Amino acid sequence: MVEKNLNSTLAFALLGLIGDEARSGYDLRKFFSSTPMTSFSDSPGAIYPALRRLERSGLIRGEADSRRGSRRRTLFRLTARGRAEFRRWQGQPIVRDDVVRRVDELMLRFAFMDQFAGRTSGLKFLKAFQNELATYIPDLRIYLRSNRAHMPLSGRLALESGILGYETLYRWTKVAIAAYRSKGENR
Amino acid sequence: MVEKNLNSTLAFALLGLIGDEARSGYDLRKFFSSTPMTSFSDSPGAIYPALRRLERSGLIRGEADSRRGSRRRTLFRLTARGRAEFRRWQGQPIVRDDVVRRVDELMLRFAFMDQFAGRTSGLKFLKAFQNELATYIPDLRIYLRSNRAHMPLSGRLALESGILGYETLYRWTKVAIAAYRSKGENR
DNA sequence: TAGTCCATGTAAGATGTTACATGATTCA
DNA sequence: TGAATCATGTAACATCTTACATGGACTA
Repeated sequence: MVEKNLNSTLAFALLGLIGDEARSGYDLRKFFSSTPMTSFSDSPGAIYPALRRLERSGLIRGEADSRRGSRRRTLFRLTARGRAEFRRWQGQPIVRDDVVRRVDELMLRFAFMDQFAGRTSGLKFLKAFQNELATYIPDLRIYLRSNRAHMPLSGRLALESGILGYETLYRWTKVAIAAYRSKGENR
Repeated sequence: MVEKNLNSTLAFALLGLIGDEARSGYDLRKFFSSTPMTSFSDSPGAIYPALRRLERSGLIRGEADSRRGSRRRTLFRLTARGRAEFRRWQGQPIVRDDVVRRVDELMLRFAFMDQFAGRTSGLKFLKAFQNELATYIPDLRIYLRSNRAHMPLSGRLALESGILGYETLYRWTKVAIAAYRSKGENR
């Protein structure tokens, strides 16, 4: 059995990146601070303990880097269990609560689709995502319609911004599904 | 001096809602679970301790509700210091890091603009927000352009989704600024 | 050789999650 | 009177933030 629940989004971001190629804690920090994956913290107090936990759970394994001179550094690689656990997380069903409170996590799951799962999984994910958006957006619209009269302007605008964001996501799923389909054809 | 840092977004969400009208912990939980402000947790283990901390800091004050029969419940109201602290938080400058990692918090700040600050503050906020978006979006586009070749399709699509989201926000600031302007004229 | 970057870590503190618990009140 | 809902709480646990610390290696 897999030891614990392994909640944290950061942990999965680390697993995904390590799955792409072997990386050290420092590499991961640099990645978070220098690419658009900046939404994750590059603080050592978050990353090094997280790597420890992943190693203790047997999802990654670290070994001293022997290349070059060189400075002491530990390169981490995914274990078979780590890869399986990542896939399990990626393949979970998409529920309303994911769309409402964890869009970032959904995007992270999708971002590593090609490396860990196949084109079919990617398509399945996008369709499920689109489906949840299609049931959530009307609920937001209904709430707006029945409350807009007694909402302050700023509150109403903030809500509208949220709705626009979800509608943009919805349109994105259509584009993404089309991209996956044409990718498949080109093979 | 204000005792502590008072980081948590949840704490400010509570302050904002209590500022609108006196509410109990249960009211707040219901609000989070039944409106689009669902991004906040409605769990008692988060809300009741947070209310305690706010009361201990002197930002809210609770008193037993005497209306009706009735069940014991504590109604919280903002204190003058609570209102001032909320305004301080709302009025902080908007920096790149807010746009990159704390859009939700920015939206929360804006959502309560009308109740806590004036139309001028709202406009100022929107312009600063727009400005930060205008400098961030090109950076994302540059990153995409120079990395798209060696990115997997899913990763590239995830990044594009992020960019689309920020572009939607940018267009929203224009709409919101226009709405504020016409609101001012109508007065 | 002095400063900067590489590379990893720890400690204190705050916050949030999950799960459990408790009683009172309303309603069927 | 039994079930559902109101209303508040606590305990254990994990995680993250902030700040500090260390030492080796490169470079000017």
